[in-house]
Amino acid sequence: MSQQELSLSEQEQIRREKRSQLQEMGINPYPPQFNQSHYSVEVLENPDLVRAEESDTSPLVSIAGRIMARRIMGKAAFFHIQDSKGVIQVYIRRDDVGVEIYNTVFKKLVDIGDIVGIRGFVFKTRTGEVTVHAEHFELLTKTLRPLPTPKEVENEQGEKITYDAFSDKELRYRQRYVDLIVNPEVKQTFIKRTKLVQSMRNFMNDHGYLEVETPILQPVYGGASARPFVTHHNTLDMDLYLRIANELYLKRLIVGGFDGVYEFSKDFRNEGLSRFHNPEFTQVELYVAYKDYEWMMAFTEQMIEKVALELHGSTQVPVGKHLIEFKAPWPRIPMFEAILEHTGHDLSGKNLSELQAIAKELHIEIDDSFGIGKIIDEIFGTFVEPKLIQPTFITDYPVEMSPLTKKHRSKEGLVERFECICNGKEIANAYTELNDPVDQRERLEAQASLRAGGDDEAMAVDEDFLRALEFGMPPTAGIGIGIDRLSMIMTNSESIRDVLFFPQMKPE
RNA sequence: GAACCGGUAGCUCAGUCGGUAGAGCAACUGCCUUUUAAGCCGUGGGUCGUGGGUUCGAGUCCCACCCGGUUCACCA
Repeated sequence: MSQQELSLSEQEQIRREKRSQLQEMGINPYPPQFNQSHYSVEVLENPDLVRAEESDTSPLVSIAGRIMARRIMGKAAFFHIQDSKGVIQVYIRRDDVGVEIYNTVFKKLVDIGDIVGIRGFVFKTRTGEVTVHAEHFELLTKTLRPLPTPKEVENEQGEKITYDAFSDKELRYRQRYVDLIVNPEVKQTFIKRTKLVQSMRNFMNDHGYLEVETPILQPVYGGASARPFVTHHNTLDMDLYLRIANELYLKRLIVGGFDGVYEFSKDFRNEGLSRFHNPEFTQVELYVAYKDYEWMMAFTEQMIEKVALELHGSTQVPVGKHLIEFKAPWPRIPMFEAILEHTGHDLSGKNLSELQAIAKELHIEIDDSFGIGKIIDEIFGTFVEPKLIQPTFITDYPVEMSPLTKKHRSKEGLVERFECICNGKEIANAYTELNDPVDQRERLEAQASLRAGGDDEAMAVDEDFLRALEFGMPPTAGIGIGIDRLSMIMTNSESIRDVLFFPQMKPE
C-alpha cells in the first residue's frame, strides 16, 4: 500500500473500491465525452419542453453535471445535478433504465459528487418542480473524495437557510475548486470580476487605446514605492525583479508614438498580507498623450460609472453598510482642503518642523526619518481617507510624495496628481505625467539618495527610462486602477481573498 | 511583527466541575416508484492541531510550537 492509501478515510477507501467494481463490470468510470443538448437553466426556462402527460412527444434533453443531493425511494429516486449554469432535478426509475444501471450502478456505485450524464423527457412533479425523467443514465466521472454537502431550504418568509455550509475560510481558499462547487455565490463573484475587466477593456478600446504587454521581469524596477521580489536569470547570470508597476514601460511606448496604451497587469510587491493586500495583485494602467489629470478624472468617473451600470444595472452599488453612488461627476477636493476640513489644520506651505508639531498634536506617530510628504500622507490616511465612502478625487499632492508627477501648473510645492478614494480606500492613482527629463533625473536621483540612506522603498534611477524621456514624451495623463480593490467594492467582498481565485497562503 | 478568537468524524458543530468521545448531514445494511434538509430500522467511522507538563486520570488545566481567521502596524 502506498502512503496515500494508508491515510485514506473510510469514505475514500469505499469510493476507490466502487471505482474498481465499475471497471470490473466493464463500465469506464472516466469516459471521454458526453453530448449535452441543454444546460440546466435552459430546461428550467423553456416551458415548451415540459410534457403534461407521458404520452406527449416533446424532445428529449441531454444534460450533464455533478450530483449534489439524492433521495432514493426504493425503485425510484430523485437527485439534483449541478452544471455550470445551475441545478436541476432528475427523476430515475428502475423500470426505465434497467436493473443493473439502477440497482447496481446508480444506487450502489454512484455517490454525491459524481458527475453524470442524463437523457430523458421533461415533466413537472406534483409539487411543480421541473424535472428531467431519465431514460438513460451514464456515469461520467467517479469522485474519490466526499463532497461537503450543504443543504439549502427556504423558510416561510422565503429566506434561504443553509445547513452544514462549507464555511471554513482556510479550506475554502486552499480548495477553491470545492468552494466553487458548493458555494454558488463564489462563482458569481468571479464572474462579476471578469465582467468588470471586460467592461473596462471595452471602454478603453472604444476610445481607441491599445492594449499592450510589457515585461514582468525587469532589470530595474520602478513606477511605485515598494519592495520587489528578486529572481535570477541563469544564462544571463543576472538578478531580475518582478515588476511592482508598469508605468515606466508604458511611458516609453508613449515616447514611441502610441497615443493611448493600457495594460492589465499582475504586479508583485514583497510586503505584508492583509485583507487588502496580496503579494501579487492586478491593476490596469492607462497612459494617454496630450491629456492632463483633469481630463483623466472625467475619463475615470465615466468608465467606472459604466462598470457599475453593467454589473448592477444601476450606478448605485451596496457595499457593507453603505450604498455607493458612482454616477459621474464625483467630488474633487484638493488634499490640503480635505485635511483642513477633517482636522482643522491647514498644512499648505508648512515646513518640516511645523508639520512635526501638527502630527504630534494629532497623535500621529512619526519618527525622524519621515519627510514632509510622508507626514502629510500619514495625517491624510488617518483622518481623511477612512471617511471617504462615496467615490472622491483627492487632488494636488505634495511634490515629495510623487517623483514621477509633473509640478502643478499654479500651486507651488504641489504636483498634478489625484487619487480616487472609495469605501475608505484608494482605488486609483493618477498624474499629469512628468515629461521634463531634467526634472525627472533630479527627482529620481533624490529618490536614489533616500535609497542609499536606507529607504528600501525609494525608487532607483532607470537610465533607459530617462533616455527615452530625452527623446521627448508628449504631455501625458496616466492612471493606475486597482482591479482587486475595485472588484471588492463591486462584489461587496470584505477581503481581497474573496476576489482572488487562489490567494497567497502559507504552505500546508 | 503584535493582540484577540479558533483548530473535536468527510462537512457543520456540541462536549458541564478533569472521570468510557457526541449529534445532524455524509458513508455502509435493509425497507420504500413524484421526493425535495425525503422518511424509517440498524451499523461503522476519531492521532480531540503538534509536542511537553500537572494529575490516579486531560478534548477539558499549564507551557511551548504549528495552522487559520479577525484587528492593528507597513503597504495599493
